[in-house]
Amino acid sequence: MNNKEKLRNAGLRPTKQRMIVADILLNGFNRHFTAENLQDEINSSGNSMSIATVYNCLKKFKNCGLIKQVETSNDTAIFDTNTDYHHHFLNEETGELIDIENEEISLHKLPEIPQGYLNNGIEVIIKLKRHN
Amino acid sequence: MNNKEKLRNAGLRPTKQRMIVADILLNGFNRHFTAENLQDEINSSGNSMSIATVYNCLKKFKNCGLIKQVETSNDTAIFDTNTDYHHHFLNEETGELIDIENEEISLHKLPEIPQGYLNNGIEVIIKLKRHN
DNA sequence: TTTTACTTTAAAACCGTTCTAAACTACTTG
DNA sequence: CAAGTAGTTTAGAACGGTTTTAAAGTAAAA
Repeated sequence: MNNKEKLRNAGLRPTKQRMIVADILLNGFNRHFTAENLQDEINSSGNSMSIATVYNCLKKFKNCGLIKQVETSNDTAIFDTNTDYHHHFLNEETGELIDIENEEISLHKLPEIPQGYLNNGIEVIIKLKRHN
Repeated sequence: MNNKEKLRNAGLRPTKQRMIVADILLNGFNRHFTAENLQDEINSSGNSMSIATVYNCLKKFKNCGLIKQVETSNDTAIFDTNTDYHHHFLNEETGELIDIENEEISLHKLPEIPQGYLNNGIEVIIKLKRHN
């Protein structure tokens, strides 16, 4: 499926800007990135895009599941093109994230989900410290 | 051990302001809170404190392990007086957190820690969605 | 007691993110 | 295809949480 179709299937108009972003993000290579990272990449590819549009686009992509936002108390939001169920190592000093494939962790016992709620995804974060 | 001793043991001068914060946070009842929550509580207890001091204090308390910061991509930082190894339910719509005791989850298989790093804590976040 | 290092503070600065409102563009309908 | 309309992009302003600044204050050391 090409990117235009991916956008349409997600209910998003394939505008010029969204296609530029899709071409960067939805190419099969996974990455972690910030809004600013993405804007830089757009700029260095000869295109340009308002930072507001970058944020709008990321929000839309996120809401329809094309990308994810990582649960981390970083000062800037980190997005992830890997939408599969998976986890992260977090280097707390640098903010760097490393993927952990789902198979590498097994959650054996899970708590009861509070009344009235559904489990909407589990994220495991293993914080790393430099070894001296 | 009283709060003055706790601060000294942590290498912090027990200033008037830190004692006010310690009296609120280190009383055996655990909670999640933001800097603003804490300032409100200080104000309504008849004291007052600059927001800069609240942040300074939280940073110091966090760095010496008296409190924790929760890993969540909320727009405001959430702190936790519960420094034991434990996990959270996260209501993504409201940002509300609910503790999960360590015993309620068991991580069966863990990934290999990358070369040169140490495991510095594991946090599991179970995202919740309202059930319709 | 004097000195020194650390702490607090109000206010300003900072910075990531969202809002505004006007121009623009994709899609729909006739 | 033309006209209408609903959605999108944009620069720039605004916002809000957090950090910095620099001066005044306080705790501990000498």
